[in-house]
Parts: sequence; C-alpha cells; structure tokens
Amino acid sequence: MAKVDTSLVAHLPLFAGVTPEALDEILREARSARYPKNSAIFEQGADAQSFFLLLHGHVRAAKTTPTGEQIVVRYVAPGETFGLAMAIGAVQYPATAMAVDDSVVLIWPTSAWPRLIERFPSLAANTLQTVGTRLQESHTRILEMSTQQVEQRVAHALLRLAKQSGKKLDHGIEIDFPISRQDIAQMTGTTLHTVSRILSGWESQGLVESGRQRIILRDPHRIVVLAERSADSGARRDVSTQDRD
Amino acid sequence: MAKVDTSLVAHLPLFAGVTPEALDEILREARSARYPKNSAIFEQGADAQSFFLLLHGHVRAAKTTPTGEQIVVRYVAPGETFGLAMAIGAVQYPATAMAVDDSVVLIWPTSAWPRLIERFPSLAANTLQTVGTRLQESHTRILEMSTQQVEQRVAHALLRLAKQSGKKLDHGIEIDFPISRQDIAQMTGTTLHTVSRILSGWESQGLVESGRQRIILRDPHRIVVLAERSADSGARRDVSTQDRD
DNA sequence: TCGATAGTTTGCGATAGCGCAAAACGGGAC
DNA sequence: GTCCCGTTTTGCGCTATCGCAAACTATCGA
Repeated sequence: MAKVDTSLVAHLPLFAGVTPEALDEILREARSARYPKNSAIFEQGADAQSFFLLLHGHVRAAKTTPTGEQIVVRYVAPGETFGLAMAIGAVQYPATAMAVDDSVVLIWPTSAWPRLIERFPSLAANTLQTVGTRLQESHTRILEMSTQQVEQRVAHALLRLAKQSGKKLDHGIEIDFPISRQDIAQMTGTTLHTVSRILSGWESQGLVESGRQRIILRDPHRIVVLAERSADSGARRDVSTQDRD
Repeated sequence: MAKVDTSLVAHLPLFAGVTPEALDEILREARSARYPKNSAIFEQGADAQSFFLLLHGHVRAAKTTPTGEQIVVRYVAPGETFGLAMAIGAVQYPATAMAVDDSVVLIWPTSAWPRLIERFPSLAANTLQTVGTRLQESHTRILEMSTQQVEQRVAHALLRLAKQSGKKLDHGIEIDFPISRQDIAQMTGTTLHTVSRILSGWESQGLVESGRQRIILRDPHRIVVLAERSADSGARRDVSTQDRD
C-alpha cells in the first residue's frame, strides 16, 4: 500500500505533540480509501471495525430513529476524525457516515487503537480534546433547540457551516459542499418545508442566494443579527417565572 | 487535610486500570469539600480552576443563555466526574454546577491534570470513554428533541433519571433528589406549564405520583410505552418525503 | 433533445404547545 | 399555629410551525 505523506497530516490537532517518527509509525497502520459522492462509509449499527480521518471531501454523519427519521449529527470537514466509536467504548457505530462529495479518508482498524494510545498517549489526550469540544457544541445545539425559534436556529446552522466549510467569494460565502433544504432541516430540528420558506424569505431580502443543494451567504453580517435576536416580536419564552439565581 | 479513603473510589470507571499505589498518589492531589443543598459549585464563565468527582449527593449542571434562559445539561450522580473543562481545552466552565442536595466532592486543581494523565495514561483513556458516552447521550437527546413530541421526551427524561438515580420503592421508583417541573422542562425543551399538565394527566392515570419537587414512577412499564410510541394520533412527522437510502 | 428524477417552492388548514394570568397548594420559619 | 414564599395547577387565547398536496424546476442520462 502506498504510504501516506506525513507532511499532509502532521499539523492536525490530532497529532499535536507527536514526533515525526511516531507519526510515521502511526500512519503505517492506516490505509487510505476513496469514497465517491453519495456512498456510505459506514452504517449506523454496523460493527465499528475502523476509525477514520478525512483528508479530502465532506462527510455527513446522521442518526436514524427506529421509525426512519434522521438527524444530521454533523458535517465532517477535512482534517477531522470520525467514526471514533472505539474511543467511547461502543461496539457499533452510533450513526451513519456518508460522503457528500468525493472523499478521501485514512482508515485505521479499531483494534489498533489501544496499542496506539499506549505507545502515544498524546493521541488519547488530543482525541479527548476534540470529543470534548464536540460535546460542548452538542450542548450548544441543545440550548438552541430549547430556546430559539426555527429561523434563528437555521441562521446559526448556516453560519457554522460557513465558518467550518465556507468558500470566500467576491461577495459572500458559499457553503463548499452540496447541502439540501432537507439536510438543514435535519440539523435544526424542523422540516424541509419550513427551511425552504425561511430561505425564500431571506433570498428576497438579499441575505442569501441559493439553489439546488447550494447556498451562498450574501450578507453574513445581517444573518448574524438574525441569529442573535432574542425573538423580539411578541412570542417570547417565559424567563421571569422561576428564574434561578 | 484528611486523606480520602481509596476503597471508596477504587471501583469507579474513572480509575479502571489504575493500580492502588497510583490511585493513592492521584488522591493525594485532591481535596474534598462539602456543598450544602442549593449552593453553587462553580458558575458558567468562571475560570476553570478545578475539576470534580462527586462522592455523595446530586449536582445539576445547567447552561444559561445571554437572555437568561436555562437548560439542564445533566444531573451528576455519585461516582461521576464533572467540571472537566480542562480536558476539553476550555479555560472557563461552560455551565453552572449547583448542588441540589447536600453533596460531597473531590476537587483537583486543573493544573494537576496534564501531569496526572502523563503519569497515568489510563486516566485519559477512561475520561475519553466517559466524555464519549456523554456525547452519544447528547446526540440522543438532540434526536429526541427533533423527532418526538413533548410528552415522549418527558417520559424518556424521567425514565433516564429513574435509571440513573432512582430509589426502588415497594411499588414504583422514586427519583432520589429534589426536582421541579421547571427542571424537567429545562431537560426536555419545554415549559413548566406543559410539564405540569403532562404529569397531572399521568397522575390521574396512576402512572406517577408526584408533588413538590418529588416524583415517583408508579408504573414505569407503561411510561416506557408512552416514551416509545411513535406519535400515533394523526400528527406524525414527514418521513416519506426525501427519505435517504 | 427530451424525459425522468430529485430537489424546491408555495398555499392552506390543523394543532401542539406556548405565553399569560390567577388561583391553589404545601412546607418551612418563627 | 400562622404567615409567607416558592411551586404547582389550570383555563384560555394565540401562533409558530407542522403536515399535506400540488406545482414547479434544475440536472443528468439516454
């Protein structure tokens, strides 16, 4: 198997504090693979035989209910790890991973993990860091779903996508992979219909420009305002009653 | 300072794979403290100077929005760690921790963490495990908030509390610390009014018995049924349109 | 070039659950 | 025992958002 070029990944947070020789050794345990657009990388419930590092492309991690509804857990950007079921002691993947663009990944066998973290403890520390960060983001998302209305949640979601995977344009930021109204609905806990209505509204105000699986934020600044406004018109959540401390 | 008895904590997942001598050394870095009911242990936004292990009592971790709304991130049960800001690389606590009962905790200075995980790598691995588990639970919660109605979410929340901190009764399970309608609302993304209505309804069906900050599940089995029923009466989420794979 | 297909838009009626208000209740402090 | 305060209950109107249906429109393959 062709060896992966060390320099491509040496700067990643995952490998912080890992010597070049160690990195070399770590990479020797991995193989790389290419997944074409719209192909599944692993399925929710399948045995977690591998964990992954995304090199190129974009991956969507989604969780499905017994009744078939889905939510998007997150979009994976290049340089990020995913499928870390083993790190959390899970035997099966808790979500499905799908390449939303042609993608290239590094793959380690799950069985290699215990040995790797034993030899290179900073791997565990670094992974703890990223998992912890994701936990925080997850809590933020819960906070938003609990306290904000749909329009604000969509605004936040798009701003996050723009920050994570935005391509700067002459005038605006384009989200750098195909994403549908349905996807955004599944990120924000609403329906594609409601997302469509919201984006239509924004489009007519010149805030965004969007089409088939494509969104450009034309006026990020005003979208930030939308995201942060605390539900001014009438319908406000009950803050006064039973306020704690 | 009085040394903490090793045997009290040796069995905790956090210390799995740690030798008694190592555990002794780890505990020497900690001090213990008692927090009376309703006292704050740390505040959201404060410098994360310590991390904690709960020995006795119950702690509520809650996140507050700029506008003052709160959500309950989780309830901490004895044996669990909390305030792990350092592990995730945060400088400040992302939430507020408050003792909901008289509580006893072990406290380590954040500054001790790097040294501890260097000397005892399994601490990092174990912590990664628990943080990963919490991340999964968090995703489950997001899934529920996205796909279920309030009554089901409340059912799930109570069942989880019962499993985590339930005291078995002759007939039923009592949640073992004071918890208000408001608290449950903040766990499920609704209002205390709606929670109150739901519990009233359940009470009249003999599912629960509840009062001031006190809830007893009288018929857990039927509550499980409630939690799992997929919104039968009419209002069902749109699964057919744009189903993936 | 022409369908076929997947994604998007939009209208309309229905409703779950919110916000507000007010009353009832329970427990602890003194 | 009584008062007071935090919690809970309940009624009522309202609206954000859903669910359904149907039309529309890019994009891709034949």
